[in-house]
Formats: sequence, structure tokens, C-alpha cells
Amino acid sequence: MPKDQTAIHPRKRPRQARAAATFDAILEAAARILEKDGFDSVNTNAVAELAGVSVGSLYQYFPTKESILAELVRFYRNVLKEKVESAVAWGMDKTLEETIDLLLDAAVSHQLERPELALALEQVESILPLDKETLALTQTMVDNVEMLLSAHNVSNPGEASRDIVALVRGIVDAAGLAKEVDQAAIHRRVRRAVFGYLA
Amino acid sequence: MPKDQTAIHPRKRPRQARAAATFDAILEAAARILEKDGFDSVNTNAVAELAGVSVGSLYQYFPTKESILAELVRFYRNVLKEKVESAVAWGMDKTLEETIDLLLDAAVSHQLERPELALALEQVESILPLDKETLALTQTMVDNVEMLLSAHNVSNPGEASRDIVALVRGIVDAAGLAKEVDQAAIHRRVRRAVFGYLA
Amino acid sequence: MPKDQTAIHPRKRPRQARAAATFDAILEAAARILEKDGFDSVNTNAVAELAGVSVGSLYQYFPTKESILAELVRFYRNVLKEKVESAVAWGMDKTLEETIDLLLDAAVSHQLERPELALALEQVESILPLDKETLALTQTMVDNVEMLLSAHNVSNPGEASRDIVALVRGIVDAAGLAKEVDQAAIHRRVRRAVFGYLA
Amino acid sequence: MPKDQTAIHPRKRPRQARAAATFDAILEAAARILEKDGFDSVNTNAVAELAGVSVGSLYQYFPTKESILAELVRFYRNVLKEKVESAVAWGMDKTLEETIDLLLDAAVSHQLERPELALALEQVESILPLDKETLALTQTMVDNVEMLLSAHNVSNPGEASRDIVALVRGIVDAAGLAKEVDQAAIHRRVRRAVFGYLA
DNA sequence: GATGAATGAGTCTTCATTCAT
DNA sequence: GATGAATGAAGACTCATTCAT
Repeated sequence: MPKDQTAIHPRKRPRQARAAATFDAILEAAARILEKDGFDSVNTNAVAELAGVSVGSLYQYFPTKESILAELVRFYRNVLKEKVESAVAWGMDKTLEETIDLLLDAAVSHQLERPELALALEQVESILPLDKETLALTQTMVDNVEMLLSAHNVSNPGEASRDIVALVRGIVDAAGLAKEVDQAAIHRRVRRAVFGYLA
Repeated sequence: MPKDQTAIHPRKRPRQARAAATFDAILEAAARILEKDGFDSVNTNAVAELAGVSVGSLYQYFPTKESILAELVRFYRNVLKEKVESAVAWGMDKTLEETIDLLLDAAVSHQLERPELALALEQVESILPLDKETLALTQTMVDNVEMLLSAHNVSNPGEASRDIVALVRGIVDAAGLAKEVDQAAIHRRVRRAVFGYLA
Repeated sequence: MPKDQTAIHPRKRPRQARAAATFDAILEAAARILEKDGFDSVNTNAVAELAGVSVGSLYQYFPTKESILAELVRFYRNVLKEKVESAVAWGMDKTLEETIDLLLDAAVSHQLERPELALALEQVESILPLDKETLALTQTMVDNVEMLLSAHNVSNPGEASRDIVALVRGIVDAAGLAKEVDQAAIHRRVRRAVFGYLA
Repeated sequence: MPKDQTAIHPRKRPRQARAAATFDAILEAAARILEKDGFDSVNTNAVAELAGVSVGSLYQYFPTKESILAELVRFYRNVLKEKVESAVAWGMDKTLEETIDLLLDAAVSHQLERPELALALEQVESILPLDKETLALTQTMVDNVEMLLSAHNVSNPGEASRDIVALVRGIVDAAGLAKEVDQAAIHRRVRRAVFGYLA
């Protein structure tokens, strides 16, 4: 439910090694607090302390609390985006089934790596006033699936891609929430839903 | 991401008409703020003002801020739970297809009635330290679906019911988020996913 | 050097006696700190403490630190404005000399009552982004002098009134700064400057 | 409203050309920020950046933020002081009127050169804990005027010089504040006030 | 019971100053 | 000497909750 224009971008990208370490430490600290205690517990003092830096340093890199969380969203979305893009690129001359399996691997492993964090970041996305670029990362994934479906002559690929992304997310989120860890099992079930939908 | 033991229940259920009106006004005010401005904007002073009562009165009914939101979750969960239960009861001697259509009607119309609120309440559920009873409401829905699937000899009904509830939620949430309003269209797509899964 | 749009008005005017006492206590505390330690020492915690109220209470009445100081400016400007207006009104059928003496009495006694405060408030005026109404209070005084000069056929009353107000302020400020306390002496010297200018 | 004993002097006067350039760049940067955004916006990081040096270098020359502003005050005061002194020296064998005109030229042009800066520096003077030497610069000007008045047998030259300096400042400040730029016009009006006073 | 004034712990953020490289 | 990353004390402001009237 974005509303106003809080600064949402890092103040500066680190150039030197030391600075990069500080930058990363801050992001990782925020991620840890987010997955352990939830959105409301992410406060700049706690993040700085866990990162082992002073608040002052935190504010050298991030102009607002929100910008830290937004950067975290960007970072994790980007990781997934790249997996999805390379899967779709790789799959251009493969069967639809093979490519979808690769995509589902990406989605499931991405969610299961740090399930609490993945869940919490979805919350953050809906709370923060994210900018176009960041929201575009999410859209990119839908777009890639649409490209894939089109290439394989699936009818109404726009609607189908949106629904598939949504249902996969639904099942994978629920699995993460239920603290399931068996990726193969989850994969099998998501697979059933996706291919059922497409059948 | 529940953490500590904040009071999560109303201080007392209203007995008299006037008290009930106040109680409801507070819940509705919280709902309005939640759907309009999001979780972070729900604060007791704002809720009391919008409800047209003093903070003092608000605290007569609700011991903590969390108890207001928790009660809101309970209320909306309950509405859905009752629709689901009656659908399943009614469907005991109908075809699986007919009953599932009824369930999906319930789910879709529930979400689309106040889509912003439905979405926000899901956030609240994941932020608040809800108690067993409240969480049980969610479980009840899964249980009902499982009963239904069992009654129709679907294999592995436990897993299937969880997945179906999850994928329906995934698609319906995404539709709400995308501000779609055509319930019939959404129903058709969710239907495709569910029956595809079951096929 | 006003720049942006900080809130500059009280959140609410007190209605009850207790509230009025709090409101006044806050203004007086701000005034005391201002005259004793200067603009930079006026901070909301210090003001609240000296006023004997909590920061929370302070913020019930004043939305920003600036709004406290702005209200203080308004209050003191208003006092002077009223003295000036009544002097000019009273003087409509008197000689110019008599009326100017009355005005100078007002100006000198106003400045000498709390000289440090008067000086500090002039600083505040130049630092704060005051609104039109507040700035109009200052203008009112020039306007009144202009009316007076016009009524007595002084040539170029607009320029003269501005210059007279400015030179009076210059001398009276300097006297306050030099911790002079003999109002009669100051009056005599300001008188000499004003009548010299008009001669 | 001086309070404590912050270091108020440069760490060292620059001896080499490059150091002098840095020193001046810092002062000029502070002046620019002061006149553009006001006292509260003068912070050491901003000054260093605008001056094109690192904070570290800034602190090589100035031990505290205050010392920068104090030096700025000293610098501009000194410029005026020298004009005043040479005017008075030159005027020793001229008429009072001629000399005063020269003094007023100095005062008016000094103020109108960078009016925002002149005004801001007056604020700084009243905020900063300036030391005796610096305050003495102001006194020097009064003293010079007193010498002049004495030399021309004006009665009570001490009081008169203080009043004249004060009323000139009052009118000239007001003109600067009103963004007037016609130096001749201002000169004419100040002249009227001064000679009126002396008449 | 109802009111709303009062409380103060908790957060965000800035900026003068230091110091390792 | 110069650099700029790091520090942390200080200050503005919010909001859940209490309690005198």
C-alpha cells in the first residue's frame, strides 16, 4: 500500500572494499532481523548493532530505514530474476516441460533457501512504496513465463503466465510457512498444479 | 512471525446494544484505516477518532492494539469459515465439481468484497502473534476441503487440500492485488487450476 | 532565510483550563530558554522539562519545534501591535509629537521588559519560515506609523515610516544589547533621532 | 548570547599559497551556504564538500565549526573596519558632512555587496560566543565615529556615536532585508537620519 | 462508564569530530 | 598532509497506554 515518497535508494554504492563490507553487513543484518523477528523489529539501531557498525555508518549508505529494506528486496528479486531469465533462455530449444521444471527448480530453491526471509520480503514488498524499477523485477518474471508459453503456442499466454506465477507462489509460500524442507516433494506438487493448469 | 505474548483478545464481549455498536465501530474503523493506509497507519488514536469514541473507551473493549487487529482477523476468517462449512455440508450429496464451484464462489467473493482489506488482513495474520484458536480457523478450511476430497475418493487428500487452498489463495490474492473485479473471470481461472490439479 | 513548509502553527488551541496552563507553560519555558541560552539551545526536550510537562504533552499542542517559536513570535508581536494600534488610534486628534512619544514609549518599554527575549525573538523571525499572517504583524506597525505620518501631512510617509521603524529598532536593539535599563534615557535618544529625521 | 568556551580561532594561519587557497575556499564555502540556506544549514561536511576539500583537511585549518564562522565574521568586520578607519583618517581635515558621507558610503556598500551574507553574519555574531578581539572590531567602529564627532565638537560624542551607528545599522539592515539595491537612495535616507540626529 | 490530557519509552536521523589508511 | 569512512551523542517526534476528572 505505497503512499508517499520516502527515499528508497541507497545514498551511494560502496566503492572501496571496506565500504562494500559495511554495506553488505547492513543488508545481511537487516535480513537476519527480518527473518527472525519480522518487519516491525527492523529498526535502524538494531540493524546497525547486529551489523557491527554505528548508526552513523548505516546512514552513510542508506538515507532511510526503508531504503535498506528496498535494497534487500531488489537484491533477492534480482537473484531470482536472473535464474528465471537464464532458465527461459536455456529453454528456448527444449520442450516446455523441461523448461518449466527448470523454472520450478529456481522458484522452489529460491524460496526454500531462506524461507522465513522469502516470506518476510513478500510482506515488505506490499508495505513499502517501491519504485518502478523494483516492481519491474517482479513483472520480468511474469513476462519471461509469458514468452515461454507463447513460444510453445499455449493459448492466452498472458493470463496463463500470471495465473501460473500466482499459483506457484501460493503453494511455495504455504510450504515455506509450514516449514517444509523437502524440495523434491514441493517441486512434484507444484508441477502437478502447473501442468494440470496447462492441460 | 509470532513472538511474545501480547494480549490478543477483547477485554469482554459487548452485551448491550450500545456497547456492541461501539465495539463494531472500533473494528470497522480499524478495517477502514487498514485498507486505506496500511498496517503501519493503524494506531489506537486514529482508530478511536474514526470510530467516534475516545481512546479511553476503546481501551474499555480492547486491552491492546493487537487485540483489535486480531479480532478483525477472527471476524473475517469466521465469515469465510462459515461459508466453507456450509458449502461442504451442502455438497455431501452433490458432485465434487458442484461443491468445488460453490467453495470457489465463496473464496472469490470473499476476497473481492473488500480486496484491499482482504490483502491487508493476510499481512496482519503474518505479523501478529495469533493464538491457536485463530490459526485454527485457517486449518478448518483446509480440513473441510480435505473432508470433501476424501468423500470423493481423491487420493492423498491431505496434501491435495493444502495445495488447493494454497493455489487458490495465490491466484485470488494476485487478482485482488491487480485490482481485478470480474469475479466470473477469476472463478473460471481458479477453476481451471483446481481441476487441472485434481485431474 | 525561510525555505520549506515546516508546520508553524499550534496543533490545537487549548480549550480547558488545564490545557491552557500546559500551553502557556510550554511557551514560557521556550521563552526562558531562548533568552537565557539562545536559539540553538531551544530543544523540545529541554522546553518540556522546564515547562514541567512531558514531550508527549508538548507535541499535543505543537506539531514541531518551530511552531513553538513561531507562536512565541506571534504572541509578542501581537502585544506590541496592540499597543501601537491603540497609540495611533488615541493619537488621531493629538499632535504628531505627542503620538510619537506614546509610540516610542510602547516600543522602548516593550523591548526593555525582557530585552534578551526581544532580541532573541528578532533572530527567530529571521530564521523561521514565518507565514503571511505573522509577518503581517510586523507590517501592521509600519502601516500604522504611515497612517499617522499621512494624517499629519508628512511628505513621503511610506518611506519615512519604514525608515523610522528601522532606526528606532536599531537604537533600541543596541540599547538592549548593551544592557541599558534607563528607559527615559533611551526614549530621549530615540526621540532625537526620530524628530531629527522628520525635521 | 555567548555561553561556553568553544575554540573560536583557526588552528593556524596558512603560510603557503596552496594552504591559503584552501583556507579561503573553506571560508567562501561557508559564506555561500550561510547566505543561501542560513545558519542552520552550515555544517562541516557541506562546507568541506562545497570547498572541494575533505572534512579531514577542513579540520587541519579549523578546530571547530564555530571557528570557521567566527573567522568569517572577523574577516568581514575587518574589511568594514578598515574602510571606516581610512575614512576617518582621511576626514580629519575635512568637514563633518563630507566625512560622514564617506562613512555612509562604506556602510551602505558593505551591506549591499552581499546583503544576504551581511544579514546572516549579524545573526552569527549574536549566536556565536565571540571573543573580545572580535567584538572589539565592532567597538572600533563606534570609537572611530566618536573620534570624528569629538573632533568636530559634537556634544556627548560617546552617546551620539553609539546611537548613530545603531540607527544606520537599523536602516541599512532593513533595506537589505527588503532587497533594496539602490545604494544612492539608501544613502540619502540614512543621511537624513544621521544629520537629523546631529542637528 | 466516558473522556481526552498526559506520559515516556522507543525510533529515526543528523552532524561535529576522529583516525586508520 | 590529505582523505573519507566511521563514530555516537544529541535531538525531533510518535504512539500505546494510563488515569484524573
